[in-house]
Amino acid sequence: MTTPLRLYNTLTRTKEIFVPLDPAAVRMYVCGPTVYDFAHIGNARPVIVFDLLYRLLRRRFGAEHVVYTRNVTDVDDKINARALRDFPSLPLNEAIARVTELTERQFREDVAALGVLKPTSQPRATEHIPEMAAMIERLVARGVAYVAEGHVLFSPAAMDALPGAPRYGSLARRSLDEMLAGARVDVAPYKRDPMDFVLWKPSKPNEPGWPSPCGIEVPGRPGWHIECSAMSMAKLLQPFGGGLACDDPSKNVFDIHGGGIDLVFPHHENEIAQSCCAFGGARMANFWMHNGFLQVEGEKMSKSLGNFITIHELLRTPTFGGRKWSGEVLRLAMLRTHYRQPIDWTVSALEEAESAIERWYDAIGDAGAADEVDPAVEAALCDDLNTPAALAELHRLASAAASAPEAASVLKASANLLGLLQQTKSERTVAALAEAAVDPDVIENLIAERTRVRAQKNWAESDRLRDRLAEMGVVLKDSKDGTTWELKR
RNA sequence: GGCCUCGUGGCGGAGUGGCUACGCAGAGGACUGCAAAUCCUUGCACCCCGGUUCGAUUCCGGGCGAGGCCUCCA
Repeated sequence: MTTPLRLYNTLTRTKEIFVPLDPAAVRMYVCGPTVYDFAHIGNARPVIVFDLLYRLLRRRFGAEHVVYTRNVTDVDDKINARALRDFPSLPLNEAIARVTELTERQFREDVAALGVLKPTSQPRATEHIPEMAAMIERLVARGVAYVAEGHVLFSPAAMDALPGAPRYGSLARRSLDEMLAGARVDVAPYKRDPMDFVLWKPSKPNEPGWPSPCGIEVPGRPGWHIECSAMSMAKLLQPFGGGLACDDPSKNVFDIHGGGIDLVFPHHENEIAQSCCAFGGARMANFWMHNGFLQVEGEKMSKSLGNFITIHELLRTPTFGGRKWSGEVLRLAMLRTHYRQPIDWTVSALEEAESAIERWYDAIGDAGAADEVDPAVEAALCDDLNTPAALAELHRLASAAASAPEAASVLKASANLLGLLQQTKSERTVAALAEAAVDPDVIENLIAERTRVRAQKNWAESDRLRDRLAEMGVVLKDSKDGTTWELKR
């Protein structure tokens, strides 16, 4: 039998064997970007990590049996601020539309370059306001939320009195008392309790606004947390017989919810509170998975430190390490570290990743992918996505490929499961030549000339030609069988 | 202050109660006009102190150190 898939569940803080609720529809939700600025490299981590999990789930349950939703948050204070800054002459709503459209398109381009598959659905928050309003109405009806000064607030204290609901704080493993003790939350006057959080708030006159729930007269907009509860319901519950209309709490659960570890509290805790209280369930998702934090050269990434790196600039501009990097190198650099560990984003890590990629392309040449992936690679990934162990296996396969040609095909198939080595060596070379705008005939002619003068033992001229090729980014490899070349940026 | 992670060789980074992780860098060798690339060989480790055990890097307790969250954040 195949290895069981084991995943670390933040709910239980243990690795558990993953059994889907419905093998014909394995459902995963991951918190996507808030579209107000270029995505940074830290944003790329969950995107890559859960893309890998998506690929693994598709392999194990069948591509058509996995439903993956990654949302886009397009209503948020930061977006409004950005719109005012970037498009001051436009009406605010138009400016906001410009910001979210541009940023979302950029995000999609960036992550596509990282070899990330398109999720099954990518809902935008603004497309699901009615579901949010309906959930909020329900929460008020059930006595865990209340209206105050045009706001609707959720009350964790009331939730704890609701039969069947999980205890608030069970994901983050902290009690209400503990949270109050160290509370630094600012206490708005309309809150009954400092821990209460916003489900809905009134919009300022020129801000985007939607008809408010609960009889509130003025237009408003949703709080951040309710967006994910509503979008996951719309995409992962309602189409499968769950959601607001369903009285069977067992239908109102999906399989996996993912995101960055910094979202555990309060975002995911609050999502659980909202969804479970609205639907009467004990769980929102069976598995909660969180990727570790990313640092840059040993320091927390922040705009003030000046080490804020966007995916876009890594791919397109020679800033980090003074050069551009391929999406595939970025992806491998991300997967070198287990997803739950902190990762330090460094130039030397990218250089190491690049040399591995090149060695592997040399190993696979133009071989096609084998039908089956290496069992050790799959076993490593099935052990809570142990990518470092999987990559060690790819290194072994690459060594084996020198003497056993079939290993090249297995290497390719195995790397493909990680979203790597999707091209052939030839395709990659052609692409590199096009990117560098170098004519291969010119290279071949120079090499032929060098071979000629070498035969005459004219080393000075030979070395001059080699240097000239090096300036074009062409690295020569002399061997008994002649000279071959490769393009290095 | 509260909660939660983590501490492995020069660096990155898995894992395990007793058996080589792996990669990069280093050293030696092969190959080469010289290099580069490649191949072969190879040195280097488990924060500190107790405890459990025949045996702990691995389990338990304490200490020290690093990071994250508690406020927008992947």
